[in-house]
Amino acid sequence: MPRVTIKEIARRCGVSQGAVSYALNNQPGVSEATRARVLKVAAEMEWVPNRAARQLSAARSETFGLVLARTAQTLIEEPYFMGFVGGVESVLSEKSYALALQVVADLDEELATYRKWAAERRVDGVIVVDLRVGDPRIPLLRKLSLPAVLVGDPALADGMPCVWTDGTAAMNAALDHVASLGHRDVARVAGPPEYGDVWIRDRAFEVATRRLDLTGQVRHTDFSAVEGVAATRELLGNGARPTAIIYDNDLMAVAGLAVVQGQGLRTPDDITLVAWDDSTLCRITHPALTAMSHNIVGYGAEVTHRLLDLLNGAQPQAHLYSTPLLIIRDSSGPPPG
Amino acid sequence: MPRVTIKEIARRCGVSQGAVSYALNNQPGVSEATRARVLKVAAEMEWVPNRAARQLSAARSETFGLVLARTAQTLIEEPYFMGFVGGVESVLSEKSYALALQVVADLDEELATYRKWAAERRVDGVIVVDLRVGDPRIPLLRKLSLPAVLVGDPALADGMPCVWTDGTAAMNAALDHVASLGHRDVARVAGPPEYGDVWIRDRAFEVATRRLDLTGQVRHTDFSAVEGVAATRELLGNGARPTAIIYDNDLMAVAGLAVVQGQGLRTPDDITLVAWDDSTLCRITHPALTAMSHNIVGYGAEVTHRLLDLLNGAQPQAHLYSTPLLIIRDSSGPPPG
DNA sequence: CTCGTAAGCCGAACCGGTTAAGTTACGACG
DNA sequence: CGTCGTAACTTAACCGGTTCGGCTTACGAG
Repeated sequence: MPRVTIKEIARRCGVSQGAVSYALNNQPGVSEATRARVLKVAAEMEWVPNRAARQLSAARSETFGLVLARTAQTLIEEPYFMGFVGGVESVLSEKSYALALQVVADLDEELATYRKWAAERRVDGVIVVDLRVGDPRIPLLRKLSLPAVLVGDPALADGMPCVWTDGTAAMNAALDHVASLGHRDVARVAGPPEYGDVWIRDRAFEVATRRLDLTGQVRHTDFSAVEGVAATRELLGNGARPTAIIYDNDLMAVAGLAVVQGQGLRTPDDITLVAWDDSTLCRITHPALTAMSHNIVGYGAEVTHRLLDLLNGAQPQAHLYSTPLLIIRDSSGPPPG
Repeated sequence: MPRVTIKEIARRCGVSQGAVSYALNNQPGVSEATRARVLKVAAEMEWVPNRAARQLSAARSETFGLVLARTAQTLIEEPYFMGFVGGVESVLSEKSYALALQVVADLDEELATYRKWAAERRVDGVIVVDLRVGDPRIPLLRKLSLPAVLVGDPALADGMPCVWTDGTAAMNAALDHVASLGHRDVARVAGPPEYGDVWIRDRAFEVATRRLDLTGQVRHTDFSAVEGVAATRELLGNGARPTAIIYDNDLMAVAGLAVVQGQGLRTPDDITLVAWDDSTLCRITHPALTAMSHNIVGYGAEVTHRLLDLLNGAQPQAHLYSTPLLIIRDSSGPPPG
């Protein structure tokens, strides 16, 4: 089967290649009659634009880039990413944009990927996740003039366009909840402190515990189940055992629940557990976990829309997507005694 | 910063564009001295090939396609996919191939995607997952002459190149395990019967229960936690309550465990549970779940290697990746009484 | 009737590579 | 010493679109 090109359509319609191009791209320069004829013939012949050719001449790739600097293990464990990618995809596919997804080991490789993409003209723009404190990607993207939308708090985005959720408000809501149940000793099992979101929540935790006059302690982890288990063990064996633990993701919360149960403790009778990043995981445990819920799929979609807007000339700005909602389930209750 | 092209390198080296192309692609037609000089200059100027141009002239896109016909919800819930994608990526990125990932709603959209990709010359080959019984994608891919590697049993691949794991052997191992513990009444909470893997396991379950002289019953689901819960409830409320349940993925097994615990039953004392598709999920529940483990990341990598081989002219063939291994944990034990 | 203008279309350059075919220079061989 | 073969390049066509300058033609104003 011979591939259908614009040249062939031009021949059949008895017009020039250029005219066909104008007609197909809805641009002025051809009469409505001609346009209609061209469109009809193109449809009949099942013409599909050749991406490479278009990209080469128009200097647009119609592709967005997304780099995930996480281990394969983390990607598997955390439902977060696949949901986010799904959301991005849902928007892109309807605009018939493509997604270049790259999984790399660390931040340096991520930087190298941006360099390469910029040089290759591989992508029209990128979505940047896992924003850090003093993120080195920001100056690089500026230097490369690679359009980007960051996923994270404006306080970390240094004026670049970003989409964020209000982590501070969320932390306040979580602590208000446990405080109102009567808890005085609260622990936080956090992710790595270099992650922007974690940093924001660390600060919010500190401020809110002081405001509510609670005793707060923090354990930093790498977000993995293993370290979630270790942190929970430490907290339970601790002299100053907390009566409530707030985890920084759902995986560690589920892992923590298993530790609690393994030690013969009951939730929420003996200890209250709260998860972040709500997912099915939190719903299917027994008891079901109280969790801070965001709509990850929607988040991915929102970010993608912002990037499209940006390429269409919109002003770069910070955009608040939504504030996470605390879903109260069975793992939180009054402290013992 | 002006983009560096082959033309510019040619000018600096005082040779023609064509010679530079030969040199850079390690092809005969230039002396070693010239080649070295060209490579040196190219490196100095930080030349990166323009993908679109290369693709247009060489008629290779250096991109593989992967379509996932699942709901966003499933993708989030099942760790399987992200792991598989990670494995694919790990191979592609070192060959500097790209991955075109498309998430669609159903099989028809998946077929449409292949048609589009073939017309656009968007991908050099595709990886096909979730093989069905009498899969309509097989004839389409043949018709489009789109190179493909199927993920699934040769019995379903109709002679197309495929990579598979031995589901029958795995099911035998699982049933041997529960039978040797003394169980006589075994249930299987399966995925949708149109999925090839499920079909294979359904048959294996039937044959093995007969061989071991067990009473077997099967409930089909859509792989979701919700239906896993429903199926488990049904089985527990059943007159012929089984003493062991084998689930078709990890998610449903975890959900099933919650149901069991919610009804005040104990695992494995009252009922034995076995999961498929081992993941962190199975390890962090309490008790930890006995599970059929595969290396999903490695599986993705293997499939990708086969597709690369295929494009390099290898004979299409079925390739057994590995047989899943039963990891015995705390959720399986002798039946009560 | 003439001229200006603009819509509609053509031809060709261009994007940045790949590659078939043609050209030289040089060494081997009869 | 003429001929032939081959290594090392050059030239130019080509991939399939986009885009821009310029050529026709029709039409309205003066």
